[in-house]
Amino acid sequence: MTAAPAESPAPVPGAPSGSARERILETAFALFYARGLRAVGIDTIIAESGVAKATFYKYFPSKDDLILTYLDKVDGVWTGQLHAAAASAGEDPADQLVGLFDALYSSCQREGYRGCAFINAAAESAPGTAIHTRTVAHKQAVLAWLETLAARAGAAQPGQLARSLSLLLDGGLASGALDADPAAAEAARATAALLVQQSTRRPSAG
Amino acid sequence: MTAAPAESPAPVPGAPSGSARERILETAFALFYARGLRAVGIDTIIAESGVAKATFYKYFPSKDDLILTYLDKVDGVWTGQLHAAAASAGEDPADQLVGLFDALYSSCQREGYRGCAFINAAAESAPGTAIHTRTVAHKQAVLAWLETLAARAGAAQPGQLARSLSLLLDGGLASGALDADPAAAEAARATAALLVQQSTRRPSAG
DNA sequence: GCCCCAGTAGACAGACTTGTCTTGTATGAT
DNA sequence: ATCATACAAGACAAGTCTGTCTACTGGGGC
Repeated sequence: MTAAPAESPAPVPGAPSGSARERILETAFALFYARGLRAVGIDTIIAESGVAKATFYKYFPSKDDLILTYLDKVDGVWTGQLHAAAASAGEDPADQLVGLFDALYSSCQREGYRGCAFINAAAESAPGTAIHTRTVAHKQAVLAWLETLAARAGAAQPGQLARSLSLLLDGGLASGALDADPAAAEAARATAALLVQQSTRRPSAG
Repeated sequence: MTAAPAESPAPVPGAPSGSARERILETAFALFYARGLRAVGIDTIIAESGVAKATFYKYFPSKDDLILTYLDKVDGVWTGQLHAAAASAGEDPADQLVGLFDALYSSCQREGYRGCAFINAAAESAPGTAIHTRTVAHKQAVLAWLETLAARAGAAQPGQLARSLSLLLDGGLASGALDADPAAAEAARATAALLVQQSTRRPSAG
């Protein structure tokens, strides 16, 4: 799952932006997310990033290599947003489990939002492929993170709670791409709050 | 969202199955779902269904027409499974709201499960396209159905409950394609039960 | 006998795909 | 001055894609 690219796509060919490799990756980041993996050809990426074909193939031996690097980048960005949203909810892990849904909300609000890059990538790749495997790894990483948070929040069944929150997150990510209604993200957060409260009745609370 | 095709894909070319149109649609149903919309070419569908190219284009003027018909068929199948699962949970709308998640469970269990055909189709189509619009319509239809069920179950906020259940359903559909773990579908059902119970405290219950 | 219809088989056009390879240019180190 | 590096520009191969078109075949109605 991810958000739309936060940086400018830098479509200006002559602009002295970063290295050729960086420009390629930025262009791929914007294009792959916006249009899909198969819909974007190498030639388009090359033209859009103002790079020679030989240069492209120097840094990325194949399109799949570029896609894998793209997924790594998306992972970094999205995980960062998730952690930041959780952190800004305070010290309490229970609050963090709810607060992380703010990342979902702001992602869905973003112009050009087109759902979770990983779910989308999985839809375009066959099971067993490196790309598909990469998406599975990402999902499991998020689930594991959710579970440690749930455990620290003192949930009775951290695995169970993490699973439910992950479902809510994925559902919000997926459906946010279809109806732009922010009500979905809000509902996800509200439901998460209910689940967390239900699972982690702390002694101080009634 | 949908399930894997329940019927045999009928890959035998010489077999005297139904009309040419039917054969094409059945082949497309299996292939599009298993491999994705863009990954399957017209030639593959033609070869697999043992049909001449002219015959194909007689029934489906373009590939997009076939895809749209495919989505209609998926809609019928999945909606049928959803309604059947709900109905077999009994008369009580509250029970039905939980029981419908059995359709999710059995879909995820099915060999060759590859997630929700509509989410996948949305990942492969640009917003505004007929295909993308079709997926949005499907999602809204499911949400509307959930809402009438929630209202009949006496939920305090039927829209809210329907939204949450839809999130859970989409999340289960999407993540079920990544990790084959049936725990996700079970967690979705359990969470749904909790939400329904929470939202529809009937006077007879404590 | 004759014609229409549904179908098969497959050549073909034109565009698009990934990936390789050649040629030329600019810059910075030695 | 020379040489390595990094890069642009683009021709090219070999394959894919969708969609059109021609040529042929078998069966039912008249």
